[in-house]
Amino acid sequence: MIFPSQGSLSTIIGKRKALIARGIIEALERAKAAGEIHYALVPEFVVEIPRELSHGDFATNAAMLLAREAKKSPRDIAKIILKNFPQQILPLKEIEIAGPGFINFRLGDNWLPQCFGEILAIGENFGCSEIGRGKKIQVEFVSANPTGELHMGNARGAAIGDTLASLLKAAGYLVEKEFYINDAGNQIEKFGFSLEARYLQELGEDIPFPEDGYHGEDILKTMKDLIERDGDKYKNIDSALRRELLTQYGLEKKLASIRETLALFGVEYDVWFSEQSLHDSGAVAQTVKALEEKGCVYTKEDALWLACTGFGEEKDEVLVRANGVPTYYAADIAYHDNKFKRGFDQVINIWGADHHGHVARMKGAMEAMGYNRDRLHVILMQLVRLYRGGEIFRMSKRTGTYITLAELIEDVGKDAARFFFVMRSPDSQMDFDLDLAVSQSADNPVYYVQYAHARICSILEAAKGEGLDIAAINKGEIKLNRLEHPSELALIRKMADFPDEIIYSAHHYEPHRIAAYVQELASGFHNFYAHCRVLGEDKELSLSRLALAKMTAITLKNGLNLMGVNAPEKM
RNA sequence: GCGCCUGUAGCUCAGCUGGAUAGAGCAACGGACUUCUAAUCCGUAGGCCAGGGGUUCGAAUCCCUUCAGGCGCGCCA
Repeated sequence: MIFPSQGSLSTIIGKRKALIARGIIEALERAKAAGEIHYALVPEFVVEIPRELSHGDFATNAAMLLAREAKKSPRDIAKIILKNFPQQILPLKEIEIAGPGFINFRLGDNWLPQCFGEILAIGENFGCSEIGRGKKIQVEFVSANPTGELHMGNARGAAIGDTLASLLKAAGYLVEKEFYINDAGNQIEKFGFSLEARYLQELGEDIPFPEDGYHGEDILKTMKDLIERDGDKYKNIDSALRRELLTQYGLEKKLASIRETLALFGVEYDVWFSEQSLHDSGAVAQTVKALEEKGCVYTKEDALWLACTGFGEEKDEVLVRANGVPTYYAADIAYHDNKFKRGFDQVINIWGADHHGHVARMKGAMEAMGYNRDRLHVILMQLVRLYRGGEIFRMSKRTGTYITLAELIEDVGKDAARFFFVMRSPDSQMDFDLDLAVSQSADNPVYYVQYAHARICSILEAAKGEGLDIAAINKGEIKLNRLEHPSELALIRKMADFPDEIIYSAHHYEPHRIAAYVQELASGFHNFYAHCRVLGEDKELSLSRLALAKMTAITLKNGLNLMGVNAPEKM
């Protein structure tokens, strides 16, 4: 019995936790058989690394959780566990009962250097695991309307989604990243009218711009480009045809621009999926028909409704409007049906908080379609609020005043921007101070982490002239027990936790944890650097420390890369 | 009115599957470069975890409630 919080059997820390957990369970079973304690089932206790060093290497709360059922004090139960604990299960130096009933385990003195040996043997791929082997997960994110530029909300989604996908991949899942192109529906119509108005205005016609159109400068620029290329060849044709041609051109341009900007942001997709294709292929109609056949729909006021209330939702929703046009909702159901038909075990969507009303509807619709609603998971990000000059800077597509992702990348840089977005939990509303981001970007924690990496690279470079047998590191022929300084041991401990950290972050869909992790690891290294000189007279020690530094660099790099952040060798 | 998110140090935020003395960065203050990058390190100070009630051995964490902020509640997407 291994609980999720105990990590993976296959990881360095995870397997030690698992051994201790097994020992505790054995001890309890043994005590139960001997009549020393009474309980039905072993509770879901945790084995964790205590924050406080004096609390040992690992600690468990098992005794406290059993107290009520076993009708004994936690400390008495701890005594019983301790007495029956199979000591041969792993090399222990000490077990003690502490506080209200914690059991603290202290492993042999050299366990951390041993961990380091195991890490060293893994090398470049350190951090990856096979937990998710055989499971297919799709992460869909950004999916911005192709009618304008990417804004801060899209940027946050891009950073979170891309990092989450990387984490899942590192945990062994088969991952596909997807961008859903909303190239159908009302906003495309509006897009067409906006393009047409700008086009004709630019050609000297005095016509009004649609009030609810897209006022952005980019629309005008797109049309100027078209005029430069094709002149006024669309001026004197049928309006509907003109809008169709202009829309087609505009969509292509916008998508290309979105794709390019995301690439600059380090985001590459596996699939770009068109909403229009669902209409063209008849998939939307088929989905509506399928729901009809399942008896989940009814007609009211000439519209076709999905009886969502039957699936625990607040109210029913329209699938097909009275005018016969299917809603976005109907298309989205068809889209998600398509996702599951592609064989994904789990589908993750990253949406802005303003879409939260859509979450329950979609899950309900999935249930109506016969899928387990939990196979769809939606991460809602709270909105990004921009500050400039100490005031809230409103993003508005209507007025065209917004900061684009492209501008952000130019001002702040990809690395800092991505780190900044990933750092925050999606749940927290984010205040993005543009002045601060631009003027004081050196304060961004990303540089702290990158600096640690660059420092190590500098040491590795310097080591070349020291006559050290660097090849011995790769062969695992270094003296592990020379690593004994508290800062060295703390660094190893932090590093050893990396694979479990990835698994945890992946399983809980919490990419921000990895940002915190790399900061802590960098801190561990800087502390080690301040206390221990790597290159020195003692060649054996130098080599051991060099190996530690090198492995730290690999871990930092792997961690940063998960976030799409570079690990520079020089700064 | 109903629903979702948030409220933790001066500021920005972690911690929330209940655990030991609530953490980090920035800002403040005091120290550390003749040596592998000082974009660093070490130390000090800073908290009724929004308020109130409950659950229990134990609550920042779970439940109820009040207050404050954000976002939703379309035959928009």
